[in-house]
Amino acid sequence: MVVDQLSDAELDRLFQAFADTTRRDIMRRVAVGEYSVSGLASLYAMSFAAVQKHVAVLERASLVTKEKRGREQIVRGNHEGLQKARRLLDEYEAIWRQRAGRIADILAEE
Amino acid sequence: MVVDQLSDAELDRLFQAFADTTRRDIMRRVAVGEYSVSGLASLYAMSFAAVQKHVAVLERASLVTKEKRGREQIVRGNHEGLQKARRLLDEYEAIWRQRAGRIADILAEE
DNA sequence: CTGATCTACAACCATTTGGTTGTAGGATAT
DNA sequence: ATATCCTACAACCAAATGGTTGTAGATCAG
Repeated sequence: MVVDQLSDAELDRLFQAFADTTRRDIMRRVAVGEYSVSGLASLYAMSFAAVQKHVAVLERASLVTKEKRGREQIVRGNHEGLQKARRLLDEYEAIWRQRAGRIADILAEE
Repeated sequence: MVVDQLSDAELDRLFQAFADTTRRDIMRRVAVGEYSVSGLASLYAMSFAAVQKHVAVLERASLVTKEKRGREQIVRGNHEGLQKARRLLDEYEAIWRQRAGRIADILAEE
């Protein structure tokens, strides 16, 4: 059963967000601890604005949320987003296994 | 334990490949049955060349293989590629649960 | 042999992407 | 009050993306 239906555009954004090394690294970081945008920016050899854009991409993909705290913006991982991506790949995996099962049946018939 | 190490570039290609509705649809199709490139092309409202490019993207991402049969090129899903993507998301999931565990520990201490 | 089919690939185009610098505004510390 | 820090956002640029059309090489059917 499909629990929640994601639109094509949402899935596009989700996987697009994962398709960049810096963004995957940010995901790993914010899964473990709390980071401000500038805190994240200090970790990479690129401008603050570039990191800011990466965070924005993750945010639009619902993989991350931002919360203002004083003058900082705290970035937090959003578990739901990650689960949605995982669920889709699980679906594909299931389709695959289903076929593998059918092939086994066909071989058994012969 | 990490079974096989994927380079950043490989992961970029993997997720990039999933970040398109047409390509995800192709993946679903070839997971179930056999399709030639032109067979796939007939399914979508775009040129043959466009579909050919999509298949090429999937191929470079190791999500699909092509095999020449007569004048046709048969496209087949590659289970390994799919598993690699899934495995990465599982890793993230694990990192997440680990943190959830730590938080539970911290709460238990208080 | 001829014609139709399937594929590959180049050239082109508009849009998006990933990066930059620069400007401006709100929050903090001294 | 002033200087500093963090953020937002615009403008710009080069490269990649997703699409097109056109050309040409194999393979198959009649």
